[in-house]
Amino acid sequence: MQHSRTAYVILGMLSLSPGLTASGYEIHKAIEDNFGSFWGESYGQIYPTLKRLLSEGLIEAKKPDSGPRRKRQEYSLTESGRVCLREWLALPFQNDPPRNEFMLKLFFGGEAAPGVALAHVRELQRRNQHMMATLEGIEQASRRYPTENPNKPYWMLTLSLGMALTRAALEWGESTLAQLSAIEAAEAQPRQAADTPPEANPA
Amino acid sequence: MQHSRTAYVILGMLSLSPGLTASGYEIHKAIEDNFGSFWGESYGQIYPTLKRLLSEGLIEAKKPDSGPRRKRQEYSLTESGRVCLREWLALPFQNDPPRNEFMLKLFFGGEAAPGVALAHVRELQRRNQHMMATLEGIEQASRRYPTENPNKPYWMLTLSLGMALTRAALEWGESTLAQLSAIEAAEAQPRQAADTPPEANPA
DNA sequence: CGTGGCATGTAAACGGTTACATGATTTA
DNA sequence: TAAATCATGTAACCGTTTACATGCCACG
Repeated sequence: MQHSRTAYVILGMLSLSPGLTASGYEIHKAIEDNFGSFWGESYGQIYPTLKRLLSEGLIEAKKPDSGPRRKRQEYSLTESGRVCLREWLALPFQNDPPRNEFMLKLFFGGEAAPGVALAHVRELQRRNQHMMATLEGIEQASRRYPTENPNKPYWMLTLSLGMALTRAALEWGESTLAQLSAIEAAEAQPRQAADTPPEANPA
Repeated sequence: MQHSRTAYVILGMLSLSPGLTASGYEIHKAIEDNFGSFWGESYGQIYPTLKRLLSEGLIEAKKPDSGPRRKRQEYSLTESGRVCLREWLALPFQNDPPRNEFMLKLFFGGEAAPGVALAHVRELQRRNQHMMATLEGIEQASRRYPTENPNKPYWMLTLSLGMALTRAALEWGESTLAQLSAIEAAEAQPRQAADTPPEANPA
């Protein structure tokens, strides 16, 4: 691949509205705020990539229009940058290599100390509730400020996929918490009758 | 972190049944077959990691028990390997950095040529249908060969999370295909009445 | 005036994939 | 015996994170 995917996220960010300019810092923040559920970039990627895109003419640097004081360098998309973005968009998407550490630790839960898997599921619920709240915040913000942007339907579809996946995970977590409590209670007292209250667990 | 996560997947694989031994090749295959929906490892990671784990005494090499002919080197878990695995399992799980290229391309769908986003969603459906079939295969295999393994409840929970997420994505895809067809049809003929049949689309 | 956040950047390290090389074993 | 697949390994490369360095600006 000619460009890393970091390059395309940047081009994409700058394509979102007609004359948009943004600095590296702003791009980083925008990615975190808007793509947080499905993408991430570090400064260590963004700044070098901006330079490269600039040298290739896919973005251009905004000249300081007034006053001698310029702190942040802003960039905007060029026509060839837009073409490059479009070409990439039409290519088949890569499946990200699967690496879900939660699922891995859950799978090996039987090897862990009692209560470990249960604690992981509770933590997953906590993180997913947080994620859901973030996504709902984005949804409500987009309702309050109805944009004319023709891309908006795509933003909403992406958001709804994020919500659907998070919701499914939360539902799974709910039913799993019940099951796991039973499993781990049974593990803790394998030879006794199951009449001992769970809070009397010696572990 | 002392060890890469590759090390822990290997330790975990070797912990799955009491006297289990496996070669690098078998470990790779087992990860692909069983963890394919949430984890992946390449040979380039597995073989060097096996050597390292061996040198640290976390696994041990099986000695050729009969005949001069030995093709594949098999390893098994040592007691200190098991301890190391347990320690890692009890640590909080990392959130994998989010990198979902499908969602990225969908988000920027308004910038792409007509039909591109729709094609991506169709492709996503295809991949998820395939994923679902694989997961159902695992489920049925586990029904046909009911194991006594006490870890099985955790395997089933992991499987059910995979299925829940895949199912949610498939449902989203179904409703999205309908919506997207409408959106992209409207984009293609913005100034005309919507009475032109979609197959007459000049694009 | 000092502190904390804004903003930009870089070097090193890391985890991981890819491509390649090699030989052994099985199957046709 | 030829082809396919099993099996092991390594070197180079790549994208990314981390840690660090720096200076500016606003606010108390």
